[in-house]
Amino acid sequence: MRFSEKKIAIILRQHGYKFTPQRRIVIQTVASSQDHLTPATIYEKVHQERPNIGLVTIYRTLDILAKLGLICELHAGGSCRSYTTGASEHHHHLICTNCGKVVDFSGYDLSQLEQRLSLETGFEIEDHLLEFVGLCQACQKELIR
Amino acid sequence: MRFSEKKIAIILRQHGYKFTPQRRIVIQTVASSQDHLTPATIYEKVHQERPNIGLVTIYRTLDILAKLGLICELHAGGSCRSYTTGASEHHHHLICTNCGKVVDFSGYDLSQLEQRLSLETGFEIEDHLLEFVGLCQACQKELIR
DNA sequence: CCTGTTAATGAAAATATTTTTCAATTAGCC
DNA sequence: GGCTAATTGAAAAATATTTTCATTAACAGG
Repeated sequence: MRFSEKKIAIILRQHGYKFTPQRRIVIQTVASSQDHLTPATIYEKVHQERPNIGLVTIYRTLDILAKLGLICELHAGGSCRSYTTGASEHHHHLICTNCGKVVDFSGYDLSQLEQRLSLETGFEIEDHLLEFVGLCQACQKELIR
Repeated sequence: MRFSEKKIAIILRQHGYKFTPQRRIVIQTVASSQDHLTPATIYEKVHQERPNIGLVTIYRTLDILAKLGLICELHAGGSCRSYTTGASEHHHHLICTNCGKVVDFSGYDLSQLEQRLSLETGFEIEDHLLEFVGLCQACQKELIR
């Protein structure tokens, strides 16, 4: 389930952050895109609607939103700092290498592996990163032509 | 199994690359560290032994080595461009968030999940990224104190 | 609704990171 | 050993990110 704007405002305030128009538009921009976006791309998009918004604000906002889990940071697709919309349940991502489209998936449980690794290595595991990359259906068709 | 220096030289040449002293020392540096290293750190280390080596060469070398799979690029641990030594079998990584130590693990098969995702989404999956992060045993002890 | 406090913003500058360019050098084939 | 194409290092250029600081705005409390 995606976060509603109200929920986002509440979470921000709960953590001592304000819900500013700048933050609102950054979230909207990330949420309304099918693809993962870099700070520069987000800036461009946001800039069209609000020409006086600064790139620094984009960076700062993305950091906060990512820390709170309101947006997700992706790694596997080219750029190493790109974001996609967040969701309240735990999930993973499937990313198209051609168009950048991001598909969420859930229902895959890594806790058993986590436990095995903990036992074998003595690590206290805090988090994981699981992403798949490939070609989405549309891009497969497009590239065959 | 780690790549021997001979094997590395062969693989490089097979792909039309030369096995230069610079490339050798970069590989050695990455391979001899327990942790994952950023280009800047690799440069520093390499620089101590060969003061006239350029940072550009580090970047270029890392790109080639990563492309050939002779070193692995990591994502989950802080810096988004850091490298650890490669191995000939497919494997994944477990990274300590405190000291940066990298532990390889294998024997975990994602192909079933891959198949499920392919069916569900129509994606043609090319690759995946799976990393765990946490605290290694040593750092757990250190941080309790 | 107004006000005070505190966080957030935007602009500029500083820093860090990565890539490009190009002349000089070197690995590896004959 | 010599040739040729790839590689190197240095400098500069291009990008990307962070810091600083004065100004502005959110929002809690009255």
